[in-house]
Amino acid sequence: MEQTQSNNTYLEHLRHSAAHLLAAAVLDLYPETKNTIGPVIENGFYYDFDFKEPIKEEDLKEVEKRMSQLLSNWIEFTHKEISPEEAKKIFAHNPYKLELIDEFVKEGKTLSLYESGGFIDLCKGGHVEHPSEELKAFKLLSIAGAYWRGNEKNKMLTRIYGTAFPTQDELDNYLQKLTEIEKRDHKKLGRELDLFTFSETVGKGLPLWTEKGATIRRILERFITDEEIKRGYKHVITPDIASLELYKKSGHYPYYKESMYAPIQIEDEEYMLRPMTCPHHFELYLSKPHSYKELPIRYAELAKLYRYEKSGELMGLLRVRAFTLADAHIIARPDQAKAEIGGALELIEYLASVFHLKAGGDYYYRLSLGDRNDEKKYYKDDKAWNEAENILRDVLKSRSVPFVEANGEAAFYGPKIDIQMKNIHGKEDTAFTVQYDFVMPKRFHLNYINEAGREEEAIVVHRSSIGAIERLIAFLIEHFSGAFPLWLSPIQVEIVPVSDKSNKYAEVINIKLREKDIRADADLRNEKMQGKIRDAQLMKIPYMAIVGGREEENNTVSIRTREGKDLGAVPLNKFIDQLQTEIESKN
RNA sequence: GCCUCCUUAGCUUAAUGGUAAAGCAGCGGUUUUGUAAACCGUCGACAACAGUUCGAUUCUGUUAGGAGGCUCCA
Repeated sequence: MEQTQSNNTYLEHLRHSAAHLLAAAVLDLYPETKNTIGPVIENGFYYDFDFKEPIKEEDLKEVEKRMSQLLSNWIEFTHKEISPEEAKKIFAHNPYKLELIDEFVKEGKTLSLYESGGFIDLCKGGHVEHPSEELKAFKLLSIAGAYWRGNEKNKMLTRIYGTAFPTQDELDNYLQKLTEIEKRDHKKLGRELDLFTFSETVGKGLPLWTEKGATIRRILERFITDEEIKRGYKHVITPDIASLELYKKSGHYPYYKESMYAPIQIEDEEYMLRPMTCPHHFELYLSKPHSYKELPIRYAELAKLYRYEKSGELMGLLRVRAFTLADAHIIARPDQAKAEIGGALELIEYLASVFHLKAGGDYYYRLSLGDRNDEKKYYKDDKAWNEAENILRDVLKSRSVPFVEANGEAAFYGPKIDIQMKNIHGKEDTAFTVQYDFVMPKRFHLNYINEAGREEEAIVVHRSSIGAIERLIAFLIEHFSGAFPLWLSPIQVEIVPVSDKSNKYAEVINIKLREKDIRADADLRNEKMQGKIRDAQLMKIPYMAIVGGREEENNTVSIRTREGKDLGAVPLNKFIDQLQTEIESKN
């Protein structure tokens, strides 16, 4: 453990040193550039610059070369602490550093300079001792834009990403890993496995599902609907569109106007494609009075939602403009809140296990809190926020699951527990979420009649079970590299006749499998058996049933797996039993 | 939306300031028995629009779409 720790620290020092070297090379090649900050990140480092003339990706080679040239003079790092006045003198030409200096002074930090090879930077430290000997393997990877201090209103700087490793072998391994990861990209596999596509004419961020992709969706949707009904949810259906009045009533409209599709004017009314389901379910609740005995009421729906995401934010199936959320709103008495939140988490954990997703590895819990100072983004009610946040924290603690807390990530109406997943590129998204809402019950008057016959205000738990189906499928494609478990595979068995003399028997088998609800397909194309096997294998179909004269005689099928294993001839009935058992197990 | 880059046929790729080559897929045939690619023929593309030029797929600009990043993510 300790070994790993110090290795990680060493790696960070190595990469941070490389960031210094990068800045030195850039300033050497482009003297009018202003360097800003250059931290270490998960797999490398970056440095942000304000270039006079924009730099191009092809210029990175030149920068790398200069880094190598400068490196020989980087014998060691020296440092000294300086006064704010000195610091301001040294960085007088660099407004970004001046801003940092002021901020550090305000925070009561001491200022220090680090120097190597004649390059001086304002820095708190964390370098290797002898860069010229230790910085053996580094590479600049890409150029990206990034706002100064991460604020949209600030100037867009140029960020150079790079990485460094102790040895060339480790660097090569890492680069090799990156190309492996490319192959699992859900956008690439989605096309290769014929699952979904996009059309410029239909519009960006609007996926079109093929038969195969739609099959996966249907299986997931049936599964989640059945599971939720089993757990006491009421599955309902409400419209994809609603009067603008509804979102004004809910309070969503002013907060999220920009990410909604513009209202549709018709006659004298305005309608909106819905970006969320909540108010629809609330109106359903309000259709009649409710007794305390009825609660909790758990409304669930596979809801199609429409959000106007900014064009640069769209990403394959992970961020789309039309998607389906496995949504639910639990309307409960306040004393039921903890149990309901716990139940929602239990469902989510069960589902994650079904999808072979592991806590800590594939996903982690985030307690997303409201920022009390941001009254524009969060409904003002400090007491309610404190209460709600404590309830969520208690539930997480009582389930003894590790979680991180994140300020300023809550919904406007309350804090939430997010289950965060990373895609293969390391980019994180919320997969599932459970939210505590103390605002909507007030706005909608979501009340119930208590034992004394008086009205009381309910609380609402918003939750998604499998999240957005599009996003889940993107994760699953990448997680399984497109080789879905049998129960999710769009085609479960490809029947391959040995020659066209066996086409008839192949069709008979096909019909028999389909009668047993097995998604089979008979490949009757005018191709050789070997070619058909190859194609089925490339489509990652779990089983191939090879049929010829021998099988026909004995009423068997010869099974080959997508891993290339030959399981030999088995009686058809036995094969069907095996398939059904495996489908049932969801493994 | 912003920054950088990309866009040649359904897919993967090639070449070129004088309108483009191939494999796979498709289509038409021929062929056909044992576990990852049968054979022959054929259709098909320079993302769109401007500009520079005798001439633009190639250079420049605009637009659209895409990738990565930033911001955002109810």
